[in-house]
Amino acid sequence: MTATESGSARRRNPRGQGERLRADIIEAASRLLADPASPPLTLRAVAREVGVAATSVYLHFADIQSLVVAVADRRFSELVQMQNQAMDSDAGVTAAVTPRERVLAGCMAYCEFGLTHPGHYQVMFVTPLPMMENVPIEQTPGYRVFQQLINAVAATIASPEPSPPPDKASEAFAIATMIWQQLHGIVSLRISRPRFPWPPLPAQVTASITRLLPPSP
Amino acid sequence: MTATESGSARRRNPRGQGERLRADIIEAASRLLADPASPPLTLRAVAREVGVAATSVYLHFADIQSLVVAVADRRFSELVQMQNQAMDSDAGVTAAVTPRERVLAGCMAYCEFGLTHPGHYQVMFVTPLPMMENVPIEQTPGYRVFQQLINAVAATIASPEPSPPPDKASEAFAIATMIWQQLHGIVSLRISRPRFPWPPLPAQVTASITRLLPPSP
DNA sequence: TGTACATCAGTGAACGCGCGTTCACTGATGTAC
DNA sequence: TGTACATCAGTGAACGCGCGTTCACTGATGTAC
Repeated sequence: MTATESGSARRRNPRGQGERLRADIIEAASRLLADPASPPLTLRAVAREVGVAATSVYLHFADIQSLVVAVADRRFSELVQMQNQAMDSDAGVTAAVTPRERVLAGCMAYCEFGLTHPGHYQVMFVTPLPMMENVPIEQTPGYRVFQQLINAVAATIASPEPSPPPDKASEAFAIATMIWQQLHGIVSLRISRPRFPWPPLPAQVTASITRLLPPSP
Repeated sequence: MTATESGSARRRNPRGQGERLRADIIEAASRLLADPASPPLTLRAVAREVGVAATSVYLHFADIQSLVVAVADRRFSELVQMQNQAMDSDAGVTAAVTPRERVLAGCMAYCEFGLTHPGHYQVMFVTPLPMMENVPIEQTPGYRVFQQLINAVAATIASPEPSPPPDKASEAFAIATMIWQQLHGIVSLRISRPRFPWPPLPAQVTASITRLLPPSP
């Protein structure tokens, strides 16, 4: 009943280390949310997974909503980091060199992340998060991912001298939006309709995103 | 408690008309599923909405799963019909004439359907439907929608004499897949992230689908 | 024409379960004097 | 050095609720004779 993945019952944290339960709760919730077909997360299920009394969750989270947001926040940081890593020339050996290659690398990273963590992807991009309703959308963790995409796309737009920057910015936004929609379609349909005969991922990402980017010079 | 949308309590159906409760249950479930943020459908909530005892649902449905499938089936027929109507030249006054225009009209119909019935769209394309697992995917109601798209896309592919039909079929499939992903991204992101500054729908559908179709001759 | 019976279209009480939430409590560890 | 007290990190029983599912029942309507 109180078995965690390590099989042992939980020990009370030493004095001053009470915050460690918080981290354990987030990890447990993260484990339970990993499966996209998992039943709705409940407070008692989380407590069971941690190996702790149900009431103990209240010591760190007012409700499950804020716990889910905490899980999503962690994963958003991870996604931003993975996207950066995939795009940054100085990070890897097989580095992307042209702006178009950088966009494609970022897109592949996005899809791979989503398909590796399907349950968390749903929480990040599908589940309504009412807590975020008061936050300006630009400060939303999901928008940071999108902003990276806009920047990468902007670099692929050839700007002849007469074209003023504002036009370039709005074109980058429009193209990035179409690309995000394509990526979300790729990831979420593969998650929810796994029996469809999907083509191999890299070929599909390359083919579709290439068509959405501005024509190469 | 037993109030339905008409405000009156339900009357028992006359003899031989027992099947009418079945239709009423499907409609009630449909109403409850219309909101994409609605809580998970329960048998008792459906019964309450119909104005009937909880046990009466069992007279027509073994479980909620099959009830949800019944709702989805109805909506799939509707979507297929609307798509046809939008694409068929002989159906409307402002008929699409070229193959590309027919594809675009079908895509717009798909998006409008999804955004008009966001809750049902989720049931059709996002929710896992374990009951469908034994059905070959080509006989799935969702595949009929996709098949229509393949056909419309095939008509846009210029086929010079040397190009054999099999190549054309696989190209149509590949392009239709990319288009479906784009449409699903457009619809599902607008549903789940309504605060994002989405561009107007028609412009977005036209811009993105045009890029994904084969270049016009 | 009357009446016993069968069928149909549901009902209503009851069950055990998991859930969120509350409340007072526990027991180890540090700290003041 | 001892001891009273405060704080920390949780616990455990209890509550009321909505849920799926079961079971025997009801009451109107048709049908056989």
